[in-house]
Amino acid sequence: MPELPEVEVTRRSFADRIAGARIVSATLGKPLRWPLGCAPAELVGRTVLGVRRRGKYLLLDLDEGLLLLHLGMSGSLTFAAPGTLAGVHDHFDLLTNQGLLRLHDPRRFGAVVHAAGETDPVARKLLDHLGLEPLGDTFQVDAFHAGLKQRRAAIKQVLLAGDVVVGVGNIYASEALFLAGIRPTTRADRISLPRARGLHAAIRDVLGRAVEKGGSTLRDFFNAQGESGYFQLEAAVYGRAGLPCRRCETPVRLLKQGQRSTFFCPVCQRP
DNA sequence: ACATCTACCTGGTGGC
DNA sequence: TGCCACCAGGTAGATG
Repeated sequence: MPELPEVEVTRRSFADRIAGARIVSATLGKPLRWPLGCAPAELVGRTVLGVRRRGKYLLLDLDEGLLLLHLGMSGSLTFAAPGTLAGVHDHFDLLTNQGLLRLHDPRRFGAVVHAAGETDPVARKLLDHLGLEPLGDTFQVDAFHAGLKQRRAAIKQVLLAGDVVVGVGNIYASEALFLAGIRPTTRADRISLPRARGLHAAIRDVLGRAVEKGGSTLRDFFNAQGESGYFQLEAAVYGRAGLPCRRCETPVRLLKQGQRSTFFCPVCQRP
């Protein structure tokens, strides 16, 4: 479910509601990607100061330490009525005096990790290598272009890797490259400054619009208040193999890069 | 240092 | 209807 827009929409949908909340209890379901890293009882009595986002990680700042949440491929956060029984795919319940925050994640690629602080090795391991924030002020064309210059891999895979710019997942990578007119197989270090400028703008545009629309994916998405962003953003190429390009009518092509599907228009997107 | 592959897990879909 | 192969939005860690 989540690429950066979905994670950001999730953050906005529950940050205000959880801010200032005192943790009453924390309950784990089946194992997630990594262990919590502390006994759930140690969280009791902590106060949630606020929620930040770094890449696709949600950072719940506590009065002591922090929780790093990742939604993986199928995770979602909702407020459940206190007392509601956890379902088979509910794997983390954070009961507070301001509501019950519940992580639902069928595939369990998601994670909830406790760290003593941002310099805690467990947090650094997850956050240190992350690239520029695409919607933030640090995402400047020159820095982006310089990052691409260091990489010989295909631009699509460099975008997905998240160490040059974070948050561009499989769907938005195809979409941004279409908007920028760049073939996904183009070597990252062969992209000129003007084309990098176009890609920079395309990434901000496609991610920014998705956030404004409330997070949109080709399946379904609900924010923590249970509101859907279903199908509010039309895909230009993603999932459209064989269908006419919306710009030039040429059939959209599908290729595999690193076992992941990439969609592109062979006419509108040049190497 | 970099690029590529593997693994983690469940559910939905389409073919037979 | 059942069975099965294949697909799915992420990413750290192992391997080349």
